[in-house]
Amino acid sequence: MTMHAYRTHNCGALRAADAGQTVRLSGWVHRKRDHGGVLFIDLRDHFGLTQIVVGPASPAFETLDKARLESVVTVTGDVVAREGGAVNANLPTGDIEVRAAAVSVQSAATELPMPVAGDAEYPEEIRLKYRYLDLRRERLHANIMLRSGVIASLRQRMIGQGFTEFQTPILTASSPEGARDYLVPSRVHPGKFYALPQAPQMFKQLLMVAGFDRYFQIAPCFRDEDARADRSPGEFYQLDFEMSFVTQDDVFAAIEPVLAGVFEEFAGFGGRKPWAVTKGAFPRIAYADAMLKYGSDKPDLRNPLVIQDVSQHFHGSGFGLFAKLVEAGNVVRAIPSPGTAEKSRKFFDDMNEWARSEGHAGLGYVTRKGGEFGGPVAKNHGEAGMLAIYEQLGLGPDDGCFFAAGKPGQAAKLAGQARTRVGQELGLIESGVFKFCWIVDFPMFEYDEDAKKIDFSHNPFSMPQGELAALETQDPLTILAYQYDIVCNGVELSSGAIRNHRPEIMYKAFEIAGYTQAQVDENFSGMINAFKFGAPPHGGSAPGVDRMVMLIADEPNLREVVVFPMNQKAEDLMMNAPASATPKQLRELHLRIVD
RNA sequence: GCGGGUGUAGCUCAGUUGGUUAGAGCGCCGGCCUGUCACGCCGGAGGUCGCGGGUUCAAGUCCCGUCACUCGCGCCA
Repeated sequence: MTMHAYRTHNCGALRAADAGQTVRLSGWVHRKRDHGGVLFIDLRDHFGLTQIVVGPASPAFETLDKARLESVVTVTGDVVAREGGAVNANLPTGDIEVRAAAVSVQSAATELPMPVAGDAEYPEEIRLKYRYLDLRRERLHANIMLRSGVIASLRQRMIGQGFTEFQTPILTASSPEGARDYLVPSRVHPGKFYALPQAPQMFKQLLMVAGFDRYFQIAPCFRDEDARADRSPGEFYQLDFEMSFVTQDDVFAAIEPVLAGVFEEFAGFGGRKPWAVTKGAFPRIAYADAMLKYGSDKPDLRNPLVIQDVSQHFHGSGFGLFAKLVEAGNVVRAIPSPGTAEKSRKFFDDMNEWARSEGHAGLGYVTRKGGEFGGPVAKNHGEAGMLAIYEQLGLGPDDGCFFAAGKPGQAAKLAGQARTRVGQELGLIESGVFKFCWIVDFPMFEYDEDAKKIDFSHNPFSMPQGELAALETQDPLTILAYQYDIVCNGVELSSGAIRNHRPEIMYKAFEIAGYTQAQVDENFSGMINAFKFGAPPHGGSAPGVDRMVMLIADEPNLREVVVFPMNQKAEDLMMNAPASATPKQLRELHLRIVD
């Protein structure tokens, strides 16, 4: 009987019952422990670690002794049961070891720029340049496997919900999202460019017009915008989906079990105690409520603190600053700071300092200990007034409170940031849980202060609530859209909408935002035309795959869940992209580099 | 484009008020070791203190500029 050239088992397979077999394993030299007379090697592959042991009498000794870490070797030998203290309970293969009788080096490794064994931190630059080494390491390897599992699960669940997967073009025209496009010059058409899709928005809507009923795609999206920790530069993936003949409720009902199901499936990732996932229908929070209660359109519901408006308390207040502000039409928002009786004055002053460093005018505060109020706001506003505020907030004798004052938008933003910070400082953020919610009822339009005109606040292709009648009769700034976001633990996973599939409503909506029918026809002729030949009411959304995996893996940065990520400046340090083009390429593309 | 943080050995970091020859752990190289599993022990190599300028008798340390990385703002479904 001849043996397989490389392996009879993988490095995670052998157990006590295999003792006595002659086996062949291939993998990377993970660690070496050299005892002079006896050499131990942890041999690693995708599946696990197996201890190889070799003594000086073995012909394999010298080769293994010389092999550098991360060299790839093939070892042939007998499986031997480990006795007593030699058993390693931390390793699935820890009951056995393989006595190497023969070894061959498949690929010798040179000195490494970063180690694979261990979990030491390494600089981003080195990790990205030697991504294939970083990917061998346990944590990243597991994250990437998780990503693959999440995507497979999403596909299966979407198909189970009656969705069909389609591929849409990568070389296409600019779509109506507002980001900068990546342009690809055309060789055949001098001076003309393709755009990489920011999202397959138009295509998926056209698939609904084409009658396919339910579309999805693990869709690559390209946006030439600067990166964030939770926003990859250049490219990212969305679970893009769209459904025909649906209301907003139908969209929610279709996607909630998919997301909750995937999060539940991987809730115990990495051997942790499984995280709890929102049960049943996700809570729905109106945009206006979210801005008031959480100061954000992506609230982290793990934080129990809720902001309240306390403006009316400060009309004619002895605290002149707030009195003047509210009388000028501004607002005061209160952020509870429960159980801070024993916190030093410094805690409150530091919060105020932080607010200033974030570019706000400041963060007011009230301290309270044993029912006694403290701080400048309380002193001037008076005890009776403070008691009224505390009654509204439901705060007790040992609870403090912060105040954010200003224009509604600014105050909400500051209050939201303060809510997050207070929650973190006081350790109030619940751990080990995924809390989903929908943000609904986004405004259709907003007033653009810079352009001094009304503009779409989000996607112009959303259906306004009240449809044509609302556009014709309502104050545009009060019109809501069937537009919604999915949020999990303060991370915006996606936005979506019931689309506006009726040309006359679209023309009217664009007219309000200052565009003529001719301009709409010129810019969006493909979709408008399609809607003139019978379009089903439809809607959908597009949850970000990278962000889902990041949440499930509990990683703070997208680079930990993307197999070959770019750095913050949208460079691929391993492939050296972007790179210069040759003069020949430029000539063919009719391009000249100007600066 | 703007702001914060970081930058000392291959890596992680220490380095006091500005003061002698800049240190430790890991890694690397050499030696020893027959039961380790983050093996252990001994020895060694390895430094433009990111770069440039300035202040000073003296700068890793203070000042100015600049670069790199990173986090955030702007931007961004």
